[in-house]
Amino acid sequence: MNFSRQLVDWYIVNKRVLPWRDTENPYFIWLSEVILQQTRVQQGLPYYQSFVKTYPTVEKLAAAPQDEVLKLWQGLGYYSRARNLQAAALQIVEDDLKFPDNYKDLLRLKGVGDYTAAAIASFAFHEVVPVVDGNVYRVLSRLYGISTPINVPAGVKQFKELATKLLNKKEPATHNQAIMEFGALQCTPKNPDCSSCPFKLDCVAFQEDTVRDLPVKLKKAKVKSLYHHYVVVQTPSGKTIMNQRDNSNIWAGLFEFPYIEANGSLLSSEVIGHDVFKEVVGKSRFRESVYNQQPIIHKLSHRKIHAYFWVVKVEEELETAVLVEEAFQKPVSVLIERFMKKFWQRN
DNA sequence: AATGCGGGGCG
DNA sequence: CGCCCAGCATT
Repeated sequence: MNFSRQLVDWYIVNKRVLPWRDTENPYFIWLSEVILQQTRVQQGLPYYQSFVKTYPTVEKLAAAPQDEVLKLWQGLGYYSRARNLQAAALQIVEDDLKFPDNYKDLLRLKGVGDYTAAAIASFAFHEVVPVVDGNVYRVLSRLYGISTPINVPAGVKQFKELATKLLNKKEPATHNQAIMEFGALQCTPKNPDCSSCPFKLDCVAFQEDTVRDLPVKLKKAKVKSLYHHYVVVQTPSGKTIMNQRDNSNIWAGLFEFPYIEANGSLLSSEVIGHDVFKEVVGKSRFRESVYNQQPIIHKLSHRKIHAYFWVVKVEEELETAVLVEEAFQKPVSVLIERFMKKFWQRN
């Protein structure tokens, strides 16, 4: 099948009228592409209009006060885009006002990555480079039934290679516009209109009924915050208390200081009043102080632990305490290891 | 390889 | 509520 030909045919009939499609001015195209990064057309449209109107040339943008640019960007989100936009405008103006006219040089601009460089290079300069944005991942993964995750390097590579192969070398600009528009209007994330799709006979996902499963995207495990208040005992003879974790969860079998699990920071009165603390210290007199006022942040793949270490000097020896030297022999987590080394000054 | 960075629309 | 949107920079 001649994919590109059919795609462009579809595009000619179905495309929306959008202002940045009526120009080959690289500056305008660049503006539109940056505005549309992770942003829907409908949301970006008014911002594009006001930027073009306020800064009709790259020199005007370069000369504008940063606050003014940010003000104009207000409400659009991802504000580093606005700062990078202006930084790049300055780059261009200082570079003798020669707007970069190819993919490789465009990539040097602040805020211009692989997608945006390819978009400007093809739309404004007809360079033969494929755009690979969220739409393209979706369209290609479905059409070819590719389940490689789109957000891992292997997937990025695979889809870019496929997009390169499919790209219409004579009309890269129209082809690139068309495939994105197709993803935005027809091959949508939810409820794509497969019944009227010109590719339904060739679409692997449609034939195999996996449209709703594609593209595959690795979801980052959402990180849960935990607050651990560790009780670090010091007996008169310099011993401390450590417990071994059970085998059913993280850090299984490793040793650690007894700790209170809380929903945030604690007052020392709350620590002292807690059952875990009472259990550890027993009836002995004590003086407590927090080692770190600010939590030590320890990140795991799916946990973010806010650790507070409470140092508790007790006046009596405790049954289960061990010498610090012995404590250092025990297997512990990196979090505990780092604290111990700092606190007891061992290497 | 992971994370932070926004605001809005949709099912 | 979770997902996604014409992604990029930084670590």
